[in-house]
Amino acid sequence: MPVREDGKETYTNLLEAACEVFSEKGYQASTVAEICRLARVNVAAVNYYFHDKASLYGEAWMHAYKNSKYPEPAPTDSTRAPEEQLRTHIHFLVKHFTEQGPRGQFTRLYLRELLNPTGLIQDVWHETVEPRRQILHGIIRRIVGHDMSEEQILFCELNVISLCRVLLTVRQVDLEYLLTQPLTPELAERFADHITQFSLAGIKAIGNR
Amino acid sequence: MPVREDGKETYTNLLEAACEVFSEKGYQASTVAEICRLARVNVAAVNYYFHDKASLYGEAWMHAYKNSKYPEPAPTDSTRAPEEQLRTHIHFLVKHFTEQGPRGQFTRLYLRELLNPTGLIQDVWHETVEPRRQILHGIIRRIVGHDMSEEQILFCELNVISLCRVLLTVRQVDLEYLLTQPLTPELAERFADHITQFSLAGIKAIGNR
Amino acid sequence: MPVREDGKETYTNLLEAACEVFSEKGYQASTVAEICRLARVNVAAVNYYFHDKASLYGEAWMHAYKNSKYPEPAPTDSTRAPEEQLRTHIHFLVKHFTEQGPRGQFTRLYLRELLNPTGLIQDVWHETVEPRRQILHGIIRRIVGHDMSEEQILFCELNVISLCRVLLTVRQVDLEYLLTQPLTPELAERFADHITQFSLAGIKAIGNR
Amino acid sequence: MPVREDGKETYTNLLEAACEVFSEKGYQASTVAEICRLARVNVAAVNYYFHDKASLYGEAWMHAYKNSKYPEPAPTDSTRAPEEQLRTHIHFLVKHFTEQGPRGQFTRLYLRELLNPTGLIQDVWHETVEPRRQILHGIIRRIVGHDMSEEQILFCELNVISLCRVLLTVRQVDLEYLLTQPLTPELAERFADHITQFSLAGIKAIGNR
DNA sequence: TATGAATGAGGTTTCATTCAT
DNA sequence: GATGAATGAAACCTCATTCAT
Repeated sequence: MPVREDGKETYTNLLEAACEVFSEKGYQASTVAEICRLARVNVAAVNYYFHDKASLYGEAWMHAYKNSKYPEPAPTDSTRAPEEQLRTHIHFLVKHFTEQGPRGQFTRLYLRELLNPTGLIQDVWHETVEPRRQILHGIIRRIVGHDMSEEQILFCELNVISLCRVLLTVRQVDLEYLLTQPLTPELAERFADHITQFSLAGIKAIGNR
Repeated sequence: MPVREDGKETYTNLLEAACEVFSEKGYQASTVAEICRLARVNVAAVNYYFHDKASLYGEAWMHAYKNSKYPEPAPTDSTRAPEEQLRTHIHFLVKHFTEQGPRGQFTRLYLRELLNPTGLIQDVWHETVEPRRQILHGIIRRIVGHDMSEEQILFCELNVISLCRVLLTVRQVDLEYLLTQPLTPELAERFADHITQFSLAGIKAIGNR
Repeated sequence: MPVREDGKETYTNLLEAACEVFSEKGYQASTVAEICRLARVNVAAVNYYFHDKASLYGEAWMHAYKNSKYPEPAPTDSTRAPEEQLRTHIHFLVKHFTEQGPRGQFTRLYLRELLNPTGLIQDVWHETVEPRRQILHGIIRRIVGHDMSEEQILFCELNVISLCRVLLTVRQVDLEYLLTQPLTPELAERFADHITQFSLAGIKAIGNR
Repeated sequence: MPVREDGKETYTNLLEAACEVFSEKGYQASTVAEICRLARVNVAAVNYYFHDKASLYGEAWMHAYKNSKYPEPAPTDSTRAPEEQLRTHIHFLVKHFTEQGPRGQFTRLYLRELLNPTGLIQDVWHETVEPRRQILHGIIRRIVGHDMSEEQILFCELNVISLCRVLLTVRQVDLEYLLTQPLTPELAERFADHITQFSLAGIKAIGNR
């Protein structure tokens, strides 16, 4: 029986529990009950603070986003070569993905939303995701050159994201048929290197045709 | 109103309906009731023939696999250049993905399982997926050369599959923030070309380091 | 723990319980749980047979209607004086209203729907209620004469129905402030007489102006 | 955003919001939350000032009653013919019913309580409703004559009220099967005229038998 | 005096599963 | 062999109420 908190403990607990559960299981597979159990809070609290599950998801998304302190780590520093920027961008994503806490949570929520779009965060998509995409878009644009079609750029973006996303799958269940070893930080690091090279070459190839 | 079938019709109907529904919606979002409705069969039949939903999924997977006649279309024809083989392999996957009928179903089930592993088909994974992987594995191996580590080959495999998988996401919902146009066969074709080039360059880059 | 029925016992029980509860409490105040309790049936049975509460209401309405054997008791026998017909019509309504079983249930559902329209039975309204109204309409039309406006006829109809409806209010709660005595059949009878005279004079007055 | 009120503002706001919401939706369909939202007051205030929803209803009833300044507008002016008084009474009721503000609220609460008695205002019924009834009672008594039984008078009263009540039903939902036009003031006026004639004739008929 | 926070009870609906024939 | 009937568990949501300050 949880004690009655004085401040906004319940609100915060709920939000953090939601981030945790949603980022681990996805929207559909998560239950309000589980989130509340983790938050040590009554189920009705969801209604009290967030009206319903869908809104809780949206708020959790924003909460994770705000705490993820995203913009700084991968700025478009135009003095650096775009190849180097791509590398930073990918490593940033991969590193954060495996992280505990809000930064990892947002990255997982983000990749998950791209995997299985819920359509519930359309209104904050622009605010939260578009910046990421713009950075990546800029990097790719600089690599492929200015006379490449937008469609090809989009495909490249999707590819890069998609490659990072592999982590989600790998991590999700202990799938002996995919990867025989657990996802250690070292493995993630090697994987990030791999993706970087792979993507870079891929993008360049698209640029050269 | 179809006449009551005798013999194994019920069993087969159920299996085919399961393939259809599971491949369209994924395991979680599919309901036994919907499958049975499509199969024009009583819900109890699932339990009778397959014990439960999870087993039905496994059987449906096998059923789709058997009918997909996969191996032939993309054999490892060692007389052709591996680059050409990769191209064929990717186009094969993309083309089948959008196809009606069992071939498309298995491809969709396959990509879906890679997206959101259910962990329910571990026992048949080897039998069904390994052949595909071996082909792709061989192709990649021939491109990167024989002194490349297995891990790098695996990463490449995951990458290629992952790129094809993008289709699932794109197709799933009509998300204005992902793709502004519907997934026409022509778009899919362009996408397959894109992936081919991208992957090929990516793999080669891995091979050259 | 209810035994598993062989026939359509559950379906019928549910329907009859729904008629009973809905006709006594109205749609909103009735709960699925209570209906199922009365029917000695699991709550999920509502979904199994009727999909949801609203549909159950519609089906209950039709069930009560069909069993109410309405059309015969108050036919438009054009050989009788309309005054006499009005009397029959009103007594019919009042008598049925206080009756146990489906006939009374439908009358109560009917008056209740006129009191507090749910909007859930629009599609069967024509089939079930329109005949009643047509009869009453015809009777009133014959009393007021043919050059009276439709609006006035409608008002008269509403008035007559409304007078009968008083019963619902009176019966609903034991309102010492409305009626000091319980609603016995004798009182109902006297009330029906009263309404008949009242209405008849009212209608005639409208006709004469 | 209004400034926080001090003193009895909260209490009054709550009461007025309650009048508004209860008179529009009825007791059951109204929620404490909605009332408090309208009053810009915390939900706990209901409990604090009124103990519970039921008591709030009772207090709201009294509040609306006090502000309705009912008795004066339709006094038993014995110098006028009772027929004329009945006409005034009915028009008064109908007119107030469609009125914004406390007068309309009480009339709506009143007719609503007669439609769907909650049984919650038994203790104030005498104080609030009895005066209205006494006036109407007196009017009817003067029309029917002094040797008519009380029961018949009561029936007549119920009838007149009941006829006025039709408005509530008509107003509630836009039911094409009841009335094809919206309840404009003009229609209400015509309806009041209709009821007056109808009732008057009805009452006289009762008196003459 | 007043309220922000929180909850418990109960509502409807969904769905995989099972019973009995 | 097959199914119609029925259910239990659990999901999400609502809402009047109460706790602690």
